[in-house]
Amino acid sequence: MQSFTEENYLKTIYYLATRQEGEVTTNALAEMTATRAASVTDMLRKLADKQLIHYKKYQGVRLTEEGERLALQIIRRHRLWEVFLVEKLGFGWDEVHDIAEELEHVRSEELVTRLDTYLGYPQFDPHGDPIPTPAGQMPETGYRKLSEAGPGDSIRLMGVLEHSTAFLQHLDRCNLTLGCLVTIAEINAFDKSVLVQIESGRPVFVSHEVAKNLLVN
Amino acid sequence: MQSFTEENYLKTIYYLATRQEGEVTTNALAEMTATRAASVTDMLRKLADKQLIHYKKYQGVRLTEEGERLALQIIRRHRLWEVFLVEKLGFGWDEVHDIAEELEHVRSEELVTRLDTYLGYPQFDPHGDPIPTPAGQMPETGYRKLSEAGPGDSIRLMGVLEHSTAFLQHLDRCNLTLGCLVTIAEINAFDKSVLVQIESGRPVFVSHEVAKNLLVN
DNA sequence: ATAAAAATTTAGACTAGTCTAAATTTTTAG
DNA sequence: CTAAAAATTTAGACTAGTCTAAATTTTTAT
Ligand SMILES: [Mn+2]
Ligand SMILES: [Mn+2]
Ligand SMILES: [Mn+2]
Ligand SMILES: [Mn+2]
Repeated sequence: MQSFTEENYLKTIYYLATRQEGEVTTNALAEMTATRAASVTDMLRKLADKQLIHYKKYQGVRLTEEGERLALQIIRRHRLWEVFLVEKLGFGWDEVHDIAEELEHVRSEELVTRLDTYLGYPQFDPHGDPIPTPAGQMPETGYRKLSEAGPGDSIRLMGVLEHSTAFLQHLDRCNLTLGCLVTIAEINAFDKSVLVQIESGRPVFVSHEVAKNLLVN
Repeated sequence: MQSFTEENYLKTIYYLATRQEGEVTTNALAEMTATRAASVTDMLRKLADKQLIHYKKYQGVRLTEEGERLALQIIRRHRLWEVFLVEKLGFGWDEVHDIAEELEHVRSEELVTRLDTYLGYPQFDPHGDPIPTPAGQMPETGYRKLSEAGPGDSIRLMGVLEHSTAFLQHLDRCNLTLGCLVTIAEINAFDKSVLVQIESGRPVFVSHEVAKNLLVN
């Protein structure tokens, strides 16, 4: 059985591992978990003792199969709760992350199973992130970033890479909703900002910074 | 902001205070929280420092107004989650306590408000316990124990005093459901066991031990 | 009223998780 | 290829919550 803290480390290691090649570093973990490198080292020794990570001093860290299984289980819970909060309780997609951050640690297999059923076996959370299967598989999406699309491309907005309230509210103000169909009207040669035509609405400017955090198709 | 542990102590103090006159004792708290008296003493000093309890060494303990407000808030969350688990997710009333024990600590005013709305502002939890108001009032019920009723009394089963899985499953097997109307057919003079006639069913024997834990009317 | 029993608190220790400061190892740059 | 810089680990300390054993206070029963 893992503590909240251990669960959060596992989740963070998983997250960082998907964002870069090779092992996850102590400093990266310290930054993400808002702790100091020394504290991370202590925790890494503990997780290694429990066989949840592969860890050699100074060499970075990688989840074991069991560690990954646990990480995906926590991510599954997090995303299912986010669906519940948005679909059933009517929260905005910009309000649910912190609450799900707590709910994900409630330990009951049966609860997750029933919640999944109750929600109708959703495939994606409110931010377009895929929900790991009960068996512990992370579904592949094949999405690319809006910033990688070209002029004339007709694409569908499928997810976000950034989950901050500020970013999500910005999208709301631009009428950029998940699922909406857009066409790339123009890409500014100087700042790479994108002019997109939303299916049933007026054109919207999207900065390169924003476009890098939007997943399409 | 309180820790899980502090919240659990407050809840336990509230619970014990309603069950007996006068101050709550260190030993009673140790037994309920499954810790040792020495640990309780440490926590009492901390809660007193935070002005959540009135505490004089060796003299037992009583919640302050703020302490009671917090205790009722936690009880409110616990009971609302129990309603959710039974009404929405289809859990049995004997399965929800431990899960609610975790969910009650999720900290979000907004979450509780929306959950309450979603559930249709329930007045009672699955065990017949009244749900404290958002303002922090514990509704009075005026129920009495089945063991205090007399022969011929026609009463309605309204709640339970014991929440263990074993007890609740026993009631299920006897077809004693919350809300059902029963008539007291006979009280055994020797062991005080009660023979009750359920509205639309056959008569059931209820031991005195069980009758003491059933709330009626 | 006093001595024994019971309840409670204090003293000292332990674990989980964190920190700062210092030491060590790895990486990078010249 | 080495020396400085960066990353990481170790050492030692702190807090929250817990424990056992010993000391103290309160209660109970002669
Ligand atoms: Mn999230
Ligand atoms: Mn999400
Ligand atoms: Mn309960
Ligand atoms: Mn209940």
